[in-house]
Amino acid sequence: MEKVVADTLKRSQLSVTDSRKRILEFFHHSDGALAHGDIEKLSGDQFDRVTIYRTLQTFVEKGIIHSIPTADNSIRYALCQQECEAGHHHDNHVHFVCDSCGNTFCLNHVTIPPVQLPEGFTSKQTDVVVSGICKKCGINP
Amino acid sequence: MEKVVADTLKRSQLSVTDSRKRILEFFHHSDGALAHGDIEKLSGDQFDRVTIYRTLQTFVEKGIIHSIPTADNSIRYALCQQECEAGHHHDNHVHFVCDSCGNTFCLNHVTIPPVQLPEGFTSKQTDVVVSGICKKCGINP
DNA sequence: GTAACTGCAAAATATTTGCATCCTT
DNA sequence: AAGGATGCAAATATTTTGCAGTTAC
Repeated sequence: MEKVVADTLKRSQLSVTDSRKRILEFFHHSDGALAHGDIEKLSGDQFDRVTIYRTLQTFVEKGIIHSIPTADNSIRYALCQQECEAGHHHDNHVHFVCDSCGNTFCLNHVTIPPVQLPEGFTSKQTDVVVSGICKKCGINP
Repeated sequence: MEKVVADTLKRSQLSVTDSRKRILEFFHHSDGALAHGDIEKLSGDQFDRVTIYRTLQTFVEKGIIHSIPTADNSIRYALCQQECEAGHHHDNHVHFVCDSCGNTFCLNHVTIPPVQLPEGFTSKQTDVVVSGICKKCGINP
């Protein structure tokens, strides 16, 4: 894991620092998406709030993570698939937000159905966010 | 217009006040979704920041407007269709965010395609946000 | 050694809450 | 008249910025 994480950072031409490694590991270990606050808790105040902001921003710019649209104001992030280049994120999977446990997941194997836009509109990216009850909460409500 | 707006408020059992009427009119006159900041600008500081927060929150609770998920942290709101009941918002149209002008539109006539979820997941609502270039910006870039 | 990254302090912004006053019903 | 809504002040929370010290390469 240590190595995978370091490689990802190197591939994006980022210095391999402690906080970046730790934060990236959180994403690898998490089964869902993470918000800024989640990372703060996970880190146990090991590094500065500001470092988390800057690290997340850097990761998004480099295409390592992507932000997930949510109807409430919480911004959540999840790992990108391999194909994302810096600044050109193409995310074609569905996001699922569980109303019960609040977790957000990337459903990597559910592809986005095509959307028929009105005349004159051009589509660059389509985000689909499904909310409901996730597998875990369906079993233990 | 005056009357339509007042009726909407009455139907939701809300007192018909000045700020509520004004804010609701903004939504009727706008061709896109509005963020808190947009309303502040439109009102020309006529009413308090706090009133806008509270009014928007009330409108969402009553099902008059709905919030639109966005990948950045800006929360935008748009008018609901008639069928929305308080607390039980069912929004089955596509949202479009223009990368050029930044406007957000409800594409009321584009229906959401069905999404095939993995075993064990239950869907309650599906939001689709398409980003790209809108009709207006496609003509005058 | 140098450029990049982090932590701290502080500023700028955004959001929430309590309470007194005013307005709608 | 009574209950709800607004405005103001202030408390909280969130995000950004500048700069000095530290670390990766």
